[in-house]
Amino acid sequence: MHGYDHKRIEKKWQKVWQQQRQYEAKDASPKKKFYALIEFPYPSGEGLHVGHPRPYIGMDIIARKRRMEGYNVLYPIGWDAFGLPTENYAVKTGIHPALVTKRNTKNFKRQIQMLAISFDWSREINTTDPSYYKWTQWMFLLFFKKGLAYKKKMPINWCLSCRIGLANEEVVDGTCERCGGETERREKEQWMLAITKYADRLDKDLDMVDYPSRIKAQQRNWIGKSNGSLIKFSIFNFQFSKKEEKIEEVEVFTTRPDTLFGVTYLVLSPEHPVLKNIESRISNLEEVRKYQNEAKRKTEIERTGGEKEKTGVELKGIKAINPANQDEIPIWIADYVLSDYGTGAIMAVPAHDVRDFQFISGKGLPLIEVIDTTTFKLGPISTGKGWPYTGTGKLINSGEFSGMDSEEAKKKITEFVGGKIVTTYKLRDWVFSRQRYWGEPIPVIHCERCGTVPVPEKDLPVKLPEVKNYAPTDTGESPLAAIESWVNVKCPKCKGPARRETDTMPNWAGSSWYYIAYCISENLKSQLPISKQFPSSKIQKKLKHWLPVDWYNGGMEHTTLHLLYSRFWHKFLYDCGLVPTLEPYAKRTSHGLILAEGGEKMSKSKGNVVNPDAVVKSYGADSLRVYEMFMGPFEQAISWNTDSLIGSRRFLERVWKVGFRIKDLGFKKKEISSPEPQSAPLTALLHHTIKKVGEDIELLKFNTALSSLMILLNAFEREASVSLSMYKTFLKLLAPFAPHMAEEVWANLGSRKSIHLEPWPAYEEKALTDTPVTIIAQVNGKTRGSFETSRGRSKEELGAATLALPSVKKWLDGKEVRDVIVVQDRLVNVVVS
RNA sequence: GCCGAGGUGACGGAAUUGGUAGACGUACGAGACUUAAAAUCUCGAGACCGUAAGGUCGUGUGGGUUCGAUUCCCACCCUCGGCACCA
Repeated sequence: MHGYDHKRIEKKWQKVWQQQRQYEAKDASPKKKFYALIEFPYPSGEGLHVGHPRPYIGMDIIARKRRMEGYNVLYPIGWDAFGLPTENYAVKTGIHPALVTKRNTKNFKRQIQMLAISFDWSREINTTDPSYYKWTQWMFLLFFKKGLAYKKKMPINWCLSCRIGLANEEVVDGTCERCGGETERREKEQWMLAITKYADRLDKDLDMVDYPSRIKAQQRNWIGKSNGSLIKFSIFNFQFSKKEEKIEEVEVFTTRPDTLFGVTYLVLSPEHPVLKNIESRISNLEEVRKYQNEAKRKTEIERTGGEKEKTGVELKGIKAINPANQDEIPIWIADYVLSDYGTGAIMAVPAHDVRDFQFISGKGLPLIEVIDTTTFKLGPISTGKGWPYTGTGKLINSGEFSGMDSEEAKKKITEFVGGKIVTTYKLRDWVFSRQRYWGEPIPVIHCERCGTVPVPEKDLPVKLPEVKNYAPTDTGESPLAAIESWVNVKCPKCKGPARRETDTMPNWAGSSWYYIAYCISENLKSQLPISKQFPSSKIQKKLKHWLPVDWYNGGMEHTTLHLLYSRFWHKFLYDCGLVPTLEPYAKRTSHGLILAEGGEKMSKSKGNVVNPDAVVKSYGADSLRVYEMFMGPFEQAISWNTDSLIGSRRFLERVWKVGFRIKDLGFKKKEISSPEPQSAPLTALLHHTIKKVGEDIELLKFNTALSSLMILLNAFEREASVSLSMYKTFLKLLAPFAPHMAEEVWANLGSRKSIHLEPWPAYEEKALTDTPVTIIAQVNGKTRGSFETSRGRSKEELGAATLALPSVKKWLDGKEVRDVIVVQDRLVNVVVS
C-alpha cells in the first residue's frame, strides 16, 4: 500500500475534470437548474490569502451536492478588477493598471484552481474588459435616459496639501492618509443614481426573498423607512427680545408630531440652505460661520457619534414660533443634525428624544413633558430621574390634545398645524462619480449647446485612454481630464465642440450586474448593438433559464452597499423589461471572515497574511478545504490556526487507510454478489451520518457535518469489517469536501465514473429509529443516573423505571415526590421536596 | 453614537433550539511500537474536595421566569462587522 500523496492525486484529477469539462453548465438542459454564486474577488497584488476561499469552498460543497442530486448547476467566477488599490499601485510604479490587473488575475486564477473549486471557467468574466464595461456603460445610459442618473453638488474629501480628492478610507481622523495633512469636505458636482426612487420596493420586496433575518434587518434599517410629518415653523426677526416681522419658514421632519407641544427649540443642520437667506438677521454671524467651518472638517460618524457632548450655536436675533401653541422658541445649528436626512432641520423635544435630551445639558434649554410617564414605572422625567421617555402614551400639557393617545394625536396635531403626513427614508441617492482613472468612463459628452449628451451606442465602449500619470489632478478632476485629445470631441448631436465626462464609475457598477453576465457570457463579446441583443429571445431565454440566482453567499460587510445596489440595479433592468425576475437573488447567506492568528484582520500592512500556496504544498488542497470548513461555524469570523490544520490532514490519511484496508480484504467481489451483514449500531450510525451531513450542508454547518464524518470513520476503524458499500457511501458524503481524495479512492475501488457524478446517498428512516435510547434520570433537575431502553416507551413505564434506579432512590429518602416529569425518549425528572 | 452579530475547557468549537454542558478536532499527559526520535496506535483529561465511591461548583457579569436555562426575559460589561469614495 502506498501512502496518501496529495501532490500526485490533486494534479491528476484536476486535469481529468478539466478535460471532461465536468463542471461546465448547460444553457439548455432537462435537469432542474441551480445557480450558485459567490462574490467575485478583487484581484489584489498580494494574491489570495486563506480567507478568500472560505466562501468558495462552502458554495462548492453545495454546488457539488446539487450536481449529485441531479441538478444542472451553474457555479461561475470572474474578476471585479476596477478599484483603488490597483490604481494606487499604478500611481506609485507607473505600470498600467490593466497590466497589473492581468498579472494579479493570473495569479488569483492559479491559486483558486489549485483548490479544485468546481467553477465553470468557460464563463469567466472581468469587469475591466472593454467587452464587459461596454454593457455597464450601456446600462448607465439607460439610467440616464430614464432620468435616474443626474448631477448634483456633493461633498467630497479634499486633502489641502496633496490637492486631490480622497476616498473615505484614505481619511484617517480628519487627516490625509498619504501626507498626514488636513482634509476638509468640499462641494463637487457628482453623478448620482436615484436609488431612493426604489426605496420602498427595496424594503417591501425583502418579503419575497430568503435572506437571514440579520441581513433583512440591516437592509431595512439602512433604507430606514419612517412615517412622519412635515411641519412648517415660521421664523421671525427679533430685536431687543421683541418680535418683529416674519422672515422665513423652515420645514422640519418628525416621526413624533404628537410631541409638538413639547418642542423647546429648533435645530438646523449647519449646511441648511435657509441660513443664507436669513444671515443678515443673525447677530452672532461670526460665531455661526466658525461653527459651520468646524462642521466641514468632521466626518459624519464624528458628527453623529461619540460620547462627547453635542455641540451647537444658537442663532441670535431670530426665533421660531411653535405652530401648535405659538410659543417663541430659539433656533440653533448643530452638527448632530444632518443636511441630507429628512429636511435637514428638526424640532427638538428633549423630554422624549435621547439626542435632544443630551443636547440641552449645559445650555440652559428647557424641557417640557408631553407624554404621561407617571403610569409607567419610570416616574416623571421632570424629577430628573433616568433617560427621556421615547415611547408613546397619553398626551399631557398639549392643549386640546391632552389625554389623547400618541397614535391618534400624530394625525390630529399634524392636521391642526397644517402639516403633511409623509414617508421618508434614510437611504440616500448613490454617488456614482469617482475622480479616478481605473474605472468605467461615464459615457456622456458635455456640449455647450446641447447640454449633456449620451455617447451613441455605436461608439460604446468609451475606452480608457493611455495616460502618463494615474494620480487625480490638483483641480480635483480625474486624471482623464488631462488627456486633451481624449476629452475634446465633437458633440454627437450638433457636431459642435464638446468635452467628454472625465469621471469614472465606482466599482459597485460592474458588480451590480455580473451575475447576469455569467448567464450570457458568450454574448458579451458580440459586435451586435446591445439594445438589439439584450431584449432578444436568445438572451432572454438564457436569463429565464438561470435567473434568479438560487443561492448567493457573500460577506456580511456587503449587506448594505453591494447587495442593495445590485438589487436596485436589477429592479431597474426588470422595469426596462430586460430581466425576468423582480429580485436577483432568491437566497442569500453570509460567511465570517478568516482572521489572523491574533484575531486581527489579515492585511499586508500588518504582515499577518497566510498564503494558501504553502499550505497546499505541504498539506494538500483537500486538507485546506476540510480545515477551512471544520475550523468553526461558517457564518462567524474565526482566527486562522496552522497548528489545528494537522487534524484535517490526519482525518484524510485515515480515510485513505481504511479504503486500502477494505480493498485489500477483497470486498470488491463480495459486494457484487450480496451485501454483507453489518452490525446494527454501525448501520444506524451510517444512516444517521447520511442524514446529518445532508442537513448540515444545507444549513452551512460544515463543521458539524465533518465532525459526524469523523465519528463514522472512527467507528469504521474500530469495526472488524466494514462493507464496501458502506465505505462507498461514506466516500460520497465526503466527496464535496475532499474532491480529490474521494475521487482517487473511488477509482482505486474499481469505479470508472467520477464519484462527483454519483447520486447523493439517501438514508432510511427505519434504520434511525431502530436504535435504543438513553433516558436521563434527574432529581430536582440534577442528573442522578441514566438507563437504556427502546424507543417509544410510555410515560408511566419510564417514570417507574426511573424511580426504581438505586442512584435515584437514594435521593428520595425522607422526601415527598411532588411530580414526575417525563420527556419522551429523553429524560425523566423527579420533583421532590 | 446608530444598526447588526457574538462571549462555553489551555485553544477552535458542539449541544437534537428549554432536557446528560464540553461532541469532533488541536495542544497536553501516560502507555504501546522503536536502539532512539518522528510518525502511528491505545488510554486519560472542565475546576475544586476526596485514596476511592461520591459530592460541590461551572457556559462574560448581576438579577428573574421554570421541575429543569448555554438556550427565554431584564440590566450591565467586553469583542467583532457596517456606517454610504476600500472592496
